[in-house]
Amino acid sequence: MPSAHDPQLLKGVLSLLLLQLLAERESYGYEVVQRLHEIGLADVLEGTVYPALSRLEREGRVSARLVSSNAGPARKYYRPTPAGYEALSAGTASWRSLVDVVGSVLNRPTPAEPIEGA
Amino acid sequence: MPSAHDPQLLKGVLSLLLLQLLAERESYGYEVVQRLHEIGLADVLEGTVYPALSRLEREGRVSARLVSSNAGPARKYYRPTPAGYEALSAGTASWRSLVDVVGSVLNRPTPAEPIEGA
DNA sequence: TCCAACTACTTGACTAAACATAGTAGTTGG
DNA sequence: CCAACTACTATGTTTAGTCAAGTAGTTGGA
Repeated sequence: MPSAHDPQLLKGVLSLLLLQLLAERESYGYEVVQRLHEIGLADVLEGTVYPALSRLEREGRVSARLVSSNAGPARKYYRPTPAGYEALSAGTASWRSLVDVVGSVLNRPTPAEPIEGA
Repeated sequence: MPSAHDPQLLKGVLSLLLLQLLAERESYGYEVVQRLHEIGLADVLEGTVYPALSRLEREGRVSARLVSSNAGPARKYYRPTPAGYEALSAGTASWRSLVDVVGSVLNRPTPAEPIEGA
């Protein structure tokens, strides 16, 4: 089970995922965390997602509106701004180019690996 | 030209790339920077690579030896330790699983994109 | 001879972003 | 009335890439 991921690998990608999820459907923090868990990112914490959303709002990439809920405190619904959509497509492109580069390197054979059991 | 990358996206992946490059061939910092540039990571700086190599050494994932050069100051050659090889294969696996997850999300269509020119 | 350019590594301050934990509040149900 | 769930906020820590400066060794030209 490949659950426990390297936190560092998530850096930069998370904001991209958030923009994509919000582009698919307007959503609020608590729900976004659940959607990330469903996707396979089971150990992404609220303490990571809420600050990331605030950051995106501060940067003008998402806009927020408060909606009172009948099942708890008010929810803060986010959706991407035009700048957010631009950031999403630009970020997706640079993510894909990084994946290409890294993949091409990691797929190369490593000659003469040491004897592990020695 | 996909040069200027998001620095955050490199986090965590760089040490993986270094381990892979050193597994392919024993190398020293200055040369590793050049190899990264050839690969397509043109804007990875010396100030990023040298600390990363020191970190890997401190963590016991690479070992170093000084070799005097006839064309400049002594070079510090690095190569992975057994722990480094383990970190390389474990890291490669979690990288691939992240790529799968992120790719599957980013490839989903985003219905009703806003009018950009409005 | 000297100094500019290239090679090669080190160090320290700065910044971004994920993690961890605690705290505040509203709602529901026993 | 309080425990559990929902939902957001705030704060501090850690990791790691960036930037800038500095130290040295070598080579080659003015």
